[in-house]
Amino acid sequence: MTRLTRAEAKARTRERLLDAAARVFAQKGLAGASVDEIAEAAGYSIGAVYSNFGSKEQLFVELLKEKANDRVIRAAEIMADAEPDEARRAFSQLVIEVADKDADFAPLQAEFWLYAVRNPELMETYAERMREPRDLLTELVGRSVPDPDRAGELSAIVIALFQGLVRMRRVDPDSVPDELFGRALRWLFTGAEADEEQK
Amino acid sequence: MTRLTRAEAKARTRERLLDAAARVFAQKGLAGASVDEIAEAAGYSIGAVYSNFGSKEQLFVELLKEKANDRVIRAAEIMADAEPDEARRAFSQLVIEVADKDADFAPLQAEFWLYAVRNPELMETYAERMREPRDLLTELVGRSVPDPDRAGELSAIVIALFQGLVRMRRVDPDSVPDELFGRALRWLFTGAEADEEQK
DNA sequence: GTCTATAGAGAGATAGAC
DNA sequence: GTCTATCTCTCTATAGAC
Repeated sequence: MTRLTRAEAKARTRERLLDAAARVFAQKGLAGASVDEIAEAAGYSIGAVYSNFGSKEQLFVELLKEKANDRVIRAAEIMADAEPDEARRAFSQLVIEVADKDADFAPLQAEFWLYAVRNPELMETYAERMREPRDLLTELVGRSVPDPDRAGELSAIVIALFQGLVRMRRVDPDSVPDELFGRALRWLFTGAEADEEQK
Repeated sequence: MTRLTRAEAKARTRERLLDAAARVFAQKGLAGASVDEIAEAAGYSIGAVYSNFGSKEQLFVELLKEKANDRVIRAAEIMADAEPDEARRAFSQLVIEVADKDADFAPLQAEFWLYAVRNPELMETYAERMREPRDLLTELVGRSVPDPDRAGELSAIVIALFQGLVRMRRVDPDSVPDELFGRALRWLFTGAEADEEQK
């Protein structure tokens, strides 16, 4: 058991606050969550928040900058190691898991998006964070789709569809059966391939 | 110029409040918007809100119930009169218009969805409202896709993709070129058709 | 670096006038 | 049916103790 330096202790507090903030913001929203709630959820009191972040809004922005694409990036990395066929199944599974198991992910993404839309000065930052997982996906798609423009377009479609289906399943599970995303991907790539040959 | 009855005057006030609420909630969110702001935007004062709606939250719920799918329903109706080929172009155009011109639509949809996720007692109501435009679309898709299950699945995919692309274009326009949605639909339906023949 | 206590502002909701 | 005035509570942010 090693002693923590002052800097390490502060970093640990910071991480705990960010994790707690992610949960509370997901459940109550940026405006609906109180600083007190977040601090308490992290096991600290208000003061800890203000000594680590300037304000509630700055805490939210830090969360957006550091964690907005964590899960998506990690998912993309896992996909990158899978076989093409297997990847489709894995993607379908991902919609189910994210929609059914991770209660906080989609609402938090929605909060981030709303904040970006309402605060133009952060929009580019947000867009950049979202481009990272997309670029990873584009690379993955590029293995079976030679044309780089097509690969980019397809990955944009895949991500938009993923987000849309996750939200839809969250409020109306029956409308998004387990294999729907996988099926959509098969149709999409079959169609795109046919299109390519036709040229 | 005809005189308004008492009931008509009240109905008019109610409508104006709902319209103003749509704008203000879209721009500031449910928690971020104040009742005062909404009343002022409608040209009334706080009292008018409380005499027509029980609370800020009830006003929001009324808005969700009455207006959540207005635009989508109307869009679906327009599509229903178009030729299949023309419909794809019209859909693509719709993404652009909704994302670029109607500043309030997507944020308000996000607010509605977040509210439904956070308030389970309203989730089914919300899901029903969203099923209406989807059913219209299913009928439209049914013209070219005989299997009703397939038609239902395809319309779920189309709507999820539509919402996803609108949000993506809103924060990162370059990633969603004008014709992307139309192209995605062509690939999707081509692929689904090929799938059907294969059986 | 974190906690406790508090100042100060803002906003939801109500009561009574018109 | 709508407006004005107000009551009340909650929450952000800060100051000072430890």
